[in-house]
Amino acid sequence: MTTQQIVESTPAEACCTVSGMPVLGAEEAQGKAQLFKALADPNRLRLLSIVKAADGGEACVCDLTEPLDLGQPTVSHHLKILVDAGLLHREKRGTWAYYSLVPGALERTADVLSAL
Amino acid sequence: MTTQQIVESTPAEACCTVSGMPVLGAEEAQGKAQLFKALADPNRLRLLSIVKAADGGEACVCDLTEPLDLGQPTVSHHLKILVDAGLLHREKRGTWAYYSLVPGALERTADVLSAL
DNA sequence: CCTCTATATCGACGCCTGTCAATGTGAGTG
DNA sequence: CACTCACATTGACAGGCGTCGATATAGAGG
Repeated sequence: MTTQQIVESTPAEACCTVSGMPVLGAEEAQGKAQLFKALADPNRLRLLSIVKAADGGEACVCDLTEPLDLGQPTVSHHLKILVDAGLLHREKRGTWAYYSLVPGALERTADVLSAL
Repeated sequence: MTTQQIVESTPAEACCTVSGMPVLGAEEAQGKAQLFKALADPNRLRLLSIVKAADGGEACVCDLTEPLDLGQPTVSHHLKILVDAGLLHREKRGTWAYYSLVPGALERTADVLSAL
């Protein structure tokens, strides 16, 4: 019953009287930055490129280790980051793990830039 | 240093495809990764957002320090990174420095993803 | 001239990240 | 069951990056 409406509190936020100014919020920026962080490494960009150009749209780790001239654990590390970012899909068949592009993931990421 | 615009340049091209593999080359990946590195920070994303939404499409440092809750040297540091990446334009008028979006820079960056 | 304001630069600190060597796991094979 | 192969995980190290305080520069004004 006590009117706890916070009608005009606006904590420390203080959108500084910018009526109709949809600037990026702190948490929103945090999430989007993490997405770009996944793309902010040359080896990860090359991984995406190789997977995209691979036959059938998928590639296993053994095919990705050589062209990058990196150790196998390092490649697995980068692949995990790309999977966690929602850019790659992992499917284990038998002994091998096949990685493929998540459909539309790159396009959606590109849209984030236009929607800034 | 190393202030070269990464967006829109496409230098040398090097015509890699060494063994008929149309994947991203190492140097090319390095440059594009540096572009995404400029976007891989929440505060820099918010800076771009604020500048884009600002009146007249430009804002000075004093307008950017408050909403980010960061020190002035830190904001200048981030702005320099965005300018070096070719995303922001800096124009000094009198005592103030006005930053504005480079036209088409975000769109060209988005195209890099589709062209992976 | 001097001072004040707005911005850039420098130096240092702590955290995050990319890399590798070593090891763990789990499926296939003899 | 023992062994091997493909991949993931761990621990450790070096380098990069974000942040701040202090300082430098440059323009406006008295």
